[in-house]
Amino acid sequence: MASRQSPAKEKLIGAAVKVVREKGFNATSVDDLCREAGVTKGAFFHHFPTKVDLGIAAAGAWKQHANDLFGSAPYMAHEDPLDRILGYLEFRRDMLEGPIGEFTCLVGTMVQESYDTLPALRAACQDSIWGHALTLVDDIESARKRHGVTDDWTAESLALHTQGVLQGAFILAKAADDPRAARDTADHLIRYVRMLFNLPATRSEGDRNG
Amino acid sequence: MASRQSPAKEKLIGAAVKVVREKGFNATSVDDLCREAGVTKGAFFHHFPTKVDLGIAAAGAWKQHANDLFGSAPYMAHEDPLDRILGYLEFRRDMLEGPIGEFTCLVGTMVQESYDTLPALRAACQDSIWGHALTLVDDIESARKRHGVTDDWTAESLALHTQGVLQGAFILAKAADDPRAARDTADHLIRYVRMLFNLPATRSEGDRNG
DNA sequence: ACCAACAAACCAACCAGTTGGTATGTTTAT
DNA sequence: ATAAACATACCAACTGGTTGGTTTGTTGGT
Repeated sequence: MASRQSPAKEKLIGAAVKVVREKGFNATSVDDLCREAGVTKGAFFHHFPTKVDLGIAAAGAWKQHANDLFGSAPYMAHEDPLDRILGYLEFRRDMLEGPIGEFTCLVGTMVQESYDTLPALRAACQDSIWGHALTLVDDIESARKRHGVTDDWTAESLALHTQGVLQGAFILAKAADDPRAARDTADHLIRYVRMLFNLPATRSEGDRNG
Repeated sequence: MASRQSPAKEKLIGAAVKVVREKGFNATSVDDLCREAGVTKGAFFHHFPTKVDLGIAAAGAWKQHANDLFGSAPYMAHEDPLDRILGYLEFRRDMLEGPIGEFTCLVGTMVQESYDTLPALRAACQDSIWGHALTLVDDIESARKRHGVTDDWTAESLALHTQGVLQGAFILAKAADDPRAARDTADHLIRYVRMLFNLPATRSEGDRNG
């Protein structure tokens, strides 16, 4: 049933994900996007009524991409939900290397530019961030039960906290033009989650291996 | 020695801080800034060679503003450095309310738009963030010693982590158009710091009052 | 008289979006 | 089977408005 999209539309969404992550939404012109995608302006406005609509479509594709990537990662095979959570966080930390434009978040970038001026794009960015964060909630809930954690924080707030810390890590990486501070921040997040579940702050040999 | 700046220059910096926080750097035009400041374009380019130079000046003013504000806050009077740190973090959490453009960070906004395209502005943003983060390092060091904490994290990395979490909190607030998730994230940060220093996760009555 | 601090009119480049069109299917009536 | 009718995907050229920045001129203090 999933009807195949036309190549120009797909190429434009791919171009938006790439260029907007590097330059930001406002600094990326429609001509930039067409050039990157190898299509004409006519094709652009045939598929998207406005530039904002492409941004919204890119946010949707980004959510899909994230949930595919992290939903099928190896650590998801762990039987203990806490191992899946820690595997996820360690994977995210390990991704923080190489060119900055390749590990940062499209929707985190776009929402800064849109929250006050482009409400539809802001809503699409929220949907993308929240949609990904919510995939963690069930595992956090299960881990709380299994490991007997009764402290007064909610699974949802911790799931959103992980996304917030990662968004902050991206900003530190961009500011320093270097991912080291971002990795340190991710390490603090991992240490925090381990402490919440009464694990030693750092893993010991063979313990909870990813 | 601090020579008084001309009114137009000060007004333009103030206008940049206000409007760029709401709309972002690229979406803010020179005309917007002149209108907000109540000056003409001639005055703008008399004081700043380019729009980017005003952004850089605004980042400098922001750093000054932050260090003045947090350096003179009441919690700084605490004798125990850990009380000063927790006072700072609770103050920052409590600031997360009201209109979003009034508690978010100018340089965190600007760096997203500049890191790949405007290196001088990116560097000014890093200087602002790092300059503020480093004001926390001495207290964290002292608190480690006084409370006998020997875990393998550095004061600098924790100071940057606090700034990263706050930057992430701003993004969550902008995405949701609501500061609640940001406050929850700040609460997780406070809980983390308390755990690092072996305090109960939440304060008990009269204990370490801010 | 001089110079910093402004003001106002102006400019070329660029912007998002429009126009009027072609090429290539896909449906439907006969 | 076939042709008219319609829909989709795309394109090159263009438009009106906006952009960052310039030019030329005025003002007021020293």
